[in-house]
Amino acid sequence: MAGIKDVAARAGVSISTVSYVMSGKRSIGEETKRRVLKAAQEVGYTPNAQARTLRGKPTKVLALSSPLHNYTDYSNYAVFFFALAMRAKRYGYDILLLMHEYGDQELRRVASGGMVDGILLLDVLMMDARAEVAKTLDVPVVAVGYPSNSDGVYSVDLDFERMGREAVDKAHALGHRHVLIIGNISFAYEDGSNYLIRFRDAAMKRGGDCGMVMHFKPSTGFSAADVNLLLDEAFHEDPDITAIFCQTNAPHIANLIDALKQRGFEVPSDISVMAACTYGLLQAQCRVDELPMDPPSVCVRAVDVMMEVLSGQRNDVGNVEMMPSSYKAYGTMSRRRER
Amino acid sequence: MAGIKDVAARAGVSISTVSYVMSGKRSIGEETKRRVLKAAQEVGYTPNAQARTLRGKPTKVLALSSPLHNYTDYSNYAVFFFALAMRAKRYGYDILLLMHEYGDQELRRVASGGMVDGILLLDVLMMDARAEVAKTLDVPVVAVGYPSNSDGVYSVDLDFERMGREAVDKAHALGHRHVLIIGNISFAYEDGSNYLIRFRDAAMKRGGDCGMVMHFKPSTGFSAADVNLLLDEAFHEDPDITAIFCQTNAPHIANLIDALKQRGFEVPSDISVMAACTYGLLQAQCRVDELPMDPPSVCVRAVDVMMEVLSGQRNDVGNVEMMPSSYKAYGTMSRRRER
DNA sequence: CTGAAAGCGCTTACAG
DNA sequence: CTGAAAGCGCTTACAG
Repeated sequence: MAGIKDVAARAGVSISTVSYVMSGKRSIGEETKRRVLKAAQEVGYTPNAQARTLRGKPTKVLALSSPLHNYTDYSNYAVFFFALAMRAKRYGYDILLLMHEYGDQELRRVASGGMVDGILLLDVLMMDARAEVAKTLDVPVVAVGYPSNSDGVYSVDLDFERMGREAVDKAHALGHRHVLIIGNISFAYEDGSNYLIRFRDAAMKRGGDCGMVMHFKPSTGFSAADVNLLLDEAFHEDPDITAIFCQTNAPHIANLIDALKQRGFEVPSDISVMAACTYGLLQAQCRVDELPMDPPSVCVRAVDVMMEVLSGQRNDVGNVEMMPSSYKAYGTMSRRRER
Repeated sequence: MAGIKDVAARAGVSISTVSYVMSGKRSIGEETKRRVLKAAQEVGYTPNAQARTLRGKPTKVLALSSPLHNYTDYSNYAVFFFALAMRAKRYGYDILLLMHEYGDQELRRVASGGMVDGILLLDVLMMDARAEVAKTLDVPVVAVGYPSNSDGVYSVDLDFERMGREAVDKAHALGHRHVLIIGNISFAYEDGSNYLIRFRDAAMKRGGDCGMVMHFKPSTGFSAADVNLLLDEAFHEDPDITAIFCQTNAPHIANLIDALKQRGFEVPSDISVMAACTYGLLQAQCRVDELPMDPPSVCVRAVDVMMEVLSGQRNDVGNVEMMPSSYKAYGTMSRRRER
């Protein structure tokens, strides 16, 4: 690893001259500049990043805190992941991956250790330990998601509560009065997974307010057997369910529609089905009415917010930015028919 | 950000004493040690990582070079990704994400810049520019995959050529003489995607050696329409095809089986189908005979190799380590029947 | 058992 | 237009 001294020696100048040539912060004689550039080229000089940050320069690295739970859906996850990384790269930032279930030590380590300029949070919980630690760190933290304890971070998220109300209003307008919300894996709610809970709670509340009968059942799994058991229970409790919201994924929803068919229910003539908080359904050939997540836009915005903070353009920690979701209609929601 | 000086001042000792307390490289008086630890605790001291590496300590960061192509399948990809990261974490290493199509500048930047201790390569091409750069870097490079120009890197991969021969031998033993290999997206072969090509070429060669008629058709897409067009072509060229190897993914294979059925071919009675170089089929409810990739084991081994190199246990750059793949039978390959 | 000092590779006032 | 020197926050010989 050639250092600045090697370049200086080879070019016959001082190291400060080399530094200034590289940074362009000083006007340098044409001939000198040429010699330095040539020497740097020849020895393959790359400034040592550690030394630069030790002198107060930014690291140009962002930490990406993405806890992996045993119920984490990799494929879904990767989309957020790559979207953030690609956007960060646009600004010249690299991503330092932080995987850890419930990790907050990690945040302190990389932030206090001076390894990163900022931290991005993924897979945010309602009460997120990381958002708590954020307050004590000297680097900005942007959460892709909206924790209840959001005052130490910048939050960027879809408005899942609004989506919950929108879904219910839609069903209500179509005449549905008994609605089942099929949740994701139950652990996710127990852990406090932010978006699932916000959507569910808002939907349940709105349904109640409109005098509807709302049911919520988290999934035990996504197989046909799991779906069947869940439907057995649900219809036993309330045979009048005519609309189902599903917070899961493409294979599960396919199984759901199969299971309904086996019971003699066609979608949407007998039962209306809507996916919510989902992503990538269409790619998986699953055409269902949907209030989808929009990972790319949310991620892009999150990185942009980070850049605004890092560049000093803003300083309003605790700010929450909600993005809209747009309803995709594929004809699986329809007016309730008497059975 | 509290530094070592703050701790020293608070504890009333010199900074070297603080350093030695933290590292445990010197015996320190009980009372002194206690005071230092207490002070460190109180000010929330985390040693600055940059300063440490400037003094010759390892960064404890590995770069993960994972080019994203427009045909990259995120979900498949993420599995490698996470497997590598999880394993690295076990050894106390963080992962610095490097996304870049055809990036080799990036490798030089992070390696020469002193940001990482080693580099992991994903999505390796037959002639991989990164493997070329590796020779000029002062950090070890481990490729998850086997480039032709493998002499500058450590390679860990499944033995895709062996898999190609195995697939053909299997078909041959079952009486098949006309075989179609349905490839992944054609760009991948044009780019030189290592594993797809090694499998295909080995299979084509073995088939020829055994006097079989081999066909290869890369995919233009994975939709039902794409599959149908491909089959039109293939059966037009050779109506006697009785076995198909498929280097694609679950939705595509489902479409393939549908398309065969529409033509009046049942699997496996009329046509045998095998997936090869695939992953995650079972999770996607796609039960097809398979010579699968095994991302977790390959990734674990790749990180282990990196650790062996970093710890000085080995120094045999250019080494290639092949791992076996095991055939999964689900009954979609059967003895050829006259039609 | 502990401290003063050199030095890692840079950047940037300070001087000329 | 260019150089000598201080200093970022550590680690570790060198001294006592």
